[in-house]
Amino acid sequence: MVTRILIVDDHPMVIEGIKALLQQAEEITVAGTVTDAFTALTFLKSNEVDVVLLDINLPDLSGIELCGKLKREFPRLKVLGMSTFKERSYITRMIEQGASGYVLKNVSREELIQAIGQVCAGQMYLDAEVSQVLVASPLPRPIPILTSREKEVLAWIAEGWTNNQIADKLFVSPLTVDSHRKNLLAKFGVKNTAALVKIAVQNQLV
Amino acid sequence: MVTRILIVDDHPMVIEGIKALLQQAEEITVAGTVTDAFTALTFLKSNEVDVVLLDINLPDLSGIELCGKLKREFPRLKVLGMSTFKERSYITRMIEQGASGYVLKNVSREELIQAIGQVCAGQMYLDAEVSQVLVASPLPRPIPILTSREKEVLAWIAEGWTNNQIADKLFVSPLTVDSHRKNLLAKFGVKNTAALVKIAVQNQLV
DNA sequence: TTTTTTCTCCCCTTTTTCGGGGATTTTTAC
DNA sequence: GTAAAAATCCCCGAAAAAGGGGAGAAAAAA
Repeated sequence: MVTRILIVDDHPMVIEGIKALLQQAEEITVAGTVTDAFTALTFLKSNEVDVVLLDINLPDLSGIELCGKLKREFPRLKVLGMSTFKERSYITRMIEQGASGYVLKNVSREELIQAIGQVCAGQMYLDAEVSQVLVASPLPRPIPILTSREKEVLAWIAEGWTNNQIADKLFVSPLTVDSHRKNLLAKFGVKNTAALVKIAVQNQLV
Repeated sequence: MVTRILIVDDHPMVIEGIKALLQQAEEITVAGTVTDAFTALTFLKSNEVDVVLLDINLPDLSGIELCGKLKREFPRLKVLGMSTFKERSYITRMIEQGASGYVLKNVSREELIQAIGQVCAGQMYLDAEVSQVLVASPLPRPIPILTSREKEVLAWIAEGWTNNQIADKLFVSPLTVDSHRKNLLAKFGVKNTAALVKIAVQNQLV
C-alpha cells in the first residue's frame, strides 16, 4: 500500500527538498506538487491523494485557512502541517482546522517519513520540538474581542496620539475616546496604556 | 570554469531542494552542505569554495554574523544571502556584512542559477522582490542605542509598571526612572510611552 | 419587537506622565 | 589620569491618563 502525497508550498526549493528526502522511501509517492492554495484545490478534485503536506505560509490563502477548506471538502484526506516556526498559535490553529500533525521544516528524512506514515494511519503526529512548545508555553490569556471602534482607537493610541487628538480624528468627544481607552484596559486586563500597547503589538492588532 | 558552492542552512529539506534545483546546471557544483555556522567555518578552511549560499537563520550564530566572519576570514569568498523573509533590516544588515546578494527561498531554478553566476562574477544580485522592498519601504529610523539601564527601565515600562513601581524594583528614586523614561522618549523620537512601547515591541527590545 | 451590545457623553478626584530645564557622582574608555 | 558617558537625583508646572462611577441614543441581535 503506497501513500500518495501532495506537497503544497510556494517555495520550489522546499518542494524539491521534500521530494529528495522522500526518494528512498518506496512506500511514499509524491502525487503532485503545487505552489498555491487554489491549484491545490483543483488538483485534489481530479487526483487521489492520501496526505497533504501543507505549508502554513502561502501566497493566496493562509495554510491554516486552506487546511479547513480541505478537510471540509475532502474529509478522508489527512493534512500534515509544516512550517519554519514553532509558534503556539500557528500550531493550535492548524490542529483546530483539522490537521493531523505538524512538523517543522528542519525535520530529518527519518522523521518526515515517520510523520507521513503515522498521519496516514489515522494517528496524530507532532514532532518533539513542537509538542514541547505546546506543553511548555502556558496558555496565554485569549485575546479579547474588540468592537470596531475599539480597534480603531487602539490603533491610534499605539501610534502615540492622545485622547484629544484621537477625538479630533474621529469627530467625537475626548470623553468618548477615554471611555474606549478604559474599556480596552479592562478587556485586556492591564493596568495602563503601555501594557495595552505591548499586548496589541504582540498580537498584531495594530 | 565551474562555480563551487557551499550551502549553509539548518533545514535538510532546503539543502536537498537547492541541490535538486542546481542538478541540471553543470556550471555549478555543490562543494558541500553544512547545517551550522561552526561547521561552515571549518569546512571552508580545508575546501576551495567560490560562493556560499547562506541562510539567515542558523541555530548557533545568525547568518548575518556568520557572513561578517566569513568575509573577514575569506575575503575572496562571495556570499549570497537567503531567507524566507523580505524584511528590510535583514537585507541591509546582510549587505552591510559584505554579502553580494540576497534571494528569497521561493526563487525559481533559473533565478537561483542566475544569482549564483552573477555573484561569482563579482556583481551584486538582489532579486526583484527584494529590491522592491529596499526602494519601497522608507528608511526606518534606526533603532537607537540604549544603555543597559534604559533597556531595563524600558522592559518594566512595557510591562505596565509606573515610575514609582519601577523605582522600587531598581532601588532608585522615581525621579531617576523618570529621567530614563524621558531619555527613552527622546532617543526613539516619540511623543509618549504608548508609541515607545510599540516600537520597542516591534523591534523585539522587550 | 424586545433585548443586548455598542457608541456616545458626562461627572469627580487622584495619579502619572511630559516638557522644560539643571546638577552631581560613578563608571567606562581612551 | 583625564575625558566622556552613564546613572543618579532634583525643580517646576502643565497635560494626560486612570479609577470609578452614571446614563442616554443608536445599532445589532434575538
